[in-house]
Amino acid sequence: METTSPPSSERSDFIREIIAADLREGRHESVVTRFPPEPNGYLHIGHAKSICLNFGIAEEFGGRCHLRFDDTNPIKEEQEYIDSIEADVRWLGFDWGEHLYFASDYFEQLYEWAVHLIEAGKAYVDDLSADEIRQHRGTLTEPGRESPWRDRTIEENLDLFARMRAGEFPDGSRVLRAKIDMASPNINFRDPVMYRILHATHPRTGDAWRIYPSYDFAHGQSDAIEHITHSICTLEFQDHRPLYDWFIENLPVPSRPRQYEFARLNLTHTVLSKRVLLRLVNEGHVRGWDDPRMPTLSGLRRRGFPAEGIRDFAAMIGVAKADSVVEVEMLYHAVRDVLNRTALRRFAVLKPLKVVIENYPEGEAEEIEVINNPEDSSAGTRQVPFTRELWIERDDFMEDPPKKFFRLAPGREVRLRSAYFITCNEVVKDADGEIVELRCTYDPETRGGSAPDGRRPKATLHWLSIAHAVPAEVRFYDHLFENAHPGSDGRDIFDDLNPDSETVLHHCFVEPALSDAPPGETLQFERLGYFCSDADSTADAPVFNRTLTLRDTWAKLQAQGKQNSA
RNA sequence: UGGGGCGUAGCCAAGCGGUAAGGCAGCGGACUUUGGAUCCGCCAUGCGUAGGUUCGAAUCCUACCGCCCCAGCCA
Repeated sequence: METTSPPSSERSDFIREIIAADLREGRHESVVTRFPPEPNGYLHIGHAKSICLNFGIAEEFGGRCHLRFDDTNPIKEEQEYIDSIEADVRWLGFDWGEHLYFASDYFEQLYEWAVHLIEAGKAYVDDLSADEIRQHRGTLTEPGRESPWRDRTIEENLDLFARMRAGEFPDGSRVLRAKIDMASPNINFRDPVMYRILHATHPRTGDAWRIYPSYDFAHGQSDAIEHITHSICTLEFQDHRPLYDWFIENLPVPSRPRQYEFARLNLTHTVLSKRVLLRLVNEGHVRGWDDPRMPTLSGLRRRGFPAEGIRDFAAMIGVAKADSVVEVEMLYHAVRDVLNRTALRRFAVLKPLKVVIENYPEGEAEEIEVINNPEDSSAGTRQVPFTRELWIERDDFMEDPPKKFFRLAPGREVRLRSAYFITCNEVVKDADGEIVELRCTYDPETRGGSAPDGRRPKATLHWLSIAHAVPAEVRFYDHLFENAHPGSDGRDIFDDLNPDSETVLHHCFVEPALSDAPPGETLQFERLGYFCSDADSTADAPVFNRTLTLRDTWAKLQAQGKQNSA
């Protein structure tokens, strides 16, 4: 099968250029990157961009990429998140081999390095409260003031820091700070906090520690310990780079990593803020982290998005330093592109309308051979039962059709895909005038879907034998957020939630082969879209999620009101 | 009125002094047993603005404008 994935050899961006130059000019012999999630939530499509970047670079340059959890804040972190993150990175298609690490693995080393800084007179224990520290920090335009505890003796600092570790002091009573420059225009240099006291149980170290290092004091050193060559992070850390370098330069670390920053992903109709995603889950706006409307990897997976589509998307959007908002349509395109090539075609009727073929013998049934994927002949064919009474899609019939409606109408002949041509002779209605049944005739000469005389109907419909159809529930998904830029112009982000992001249809039908469709495989319901079996399916009640619709030019014409124009 | 970044089409993004890639979206058309897919064509005399340097500027210089990030004991 042909693959249309973007050629990675041609892909380049400013980070890959830097790495290529570093290798070419001998600054490094090989490249080592890392993906460093904090286990305080589930991974989302924005993380996928970073994962594809870091693991992709390692693959392309023959290096390696570590998975390292940045687990320095036990208050927010949980084992559940660690497990889900590992599963999601694997699902996306990447492998860290033996290189699974945790910042918490380095707590002892980090502690020693903190002592090293104290001994060098470059760190001190501060007794100021969080509030007082904030007041001393100054503002963006005014320098800060030095803490009265800034000039304690090394001995006193050493003693206090050891007692902080021993758990002698309550949370918030003291911190260890780097002694740098309270007047620096870079606020990160105004004596940043290195350690805080937290009497919290850590998912990995349990109650071994009562003090925990801050991000700034842990990240760069963790990179150095692992011999990371290129530490790639998002733009908001640019201001931290001088501090990252300061710790590296003032500590006896085993290697000299460099930090590079790129713009994080933003998507229209989507929110990628961990804080908001957590609220969506906790406040019940969705059913969980893996709700098919969520931009989490687990949500996208449940929705039926293949990992390959997400990887292709990441390659498509590129990597740069300008803030940007990518239109979700680009993601949809990447996903459809993969699904079109790979998804097996099946028949399903979402809004059924009964068709009786008057000249087809009662009680007879035949097997119709149907192609599984016209894009992939190796996918083969399957048999679908055909009988006198069929379901077709309600939307495929109009009693009084506009000019551009090509489907079934009174007196009109259409093709039933892979089966026969049928002509509608009569419309049967109930007492309310509702169409309940179509009386049609078929042309036995057209078996397989083509006529000996070469006539060709303008439309081809999907269909299901009523006697064989399997009832199913189908869930339709739309943007979780109505507005392209949720929360923009000062609106509350939650006011932008789309009340119709999920709609459920209960009386749908699918072909017999789908009665036990395995979850995890996305199918195409011909002419309708891509769907996948949901985890909520049971033996007698299959449930399908609509992954995406097919491109639908008829729907577009209707929306534009052009269906009647010549 | 500090510091750090960024401005190329509706969106993403190449471009690295030699005359504006590519993709998404959109629009036209061909083909079609999915109104799908595929194929073909169109879509920036212009690169935030104004000056300057140069034979030549999106690329270099100057000034200005706009947007983003930083005042957690979050990451």
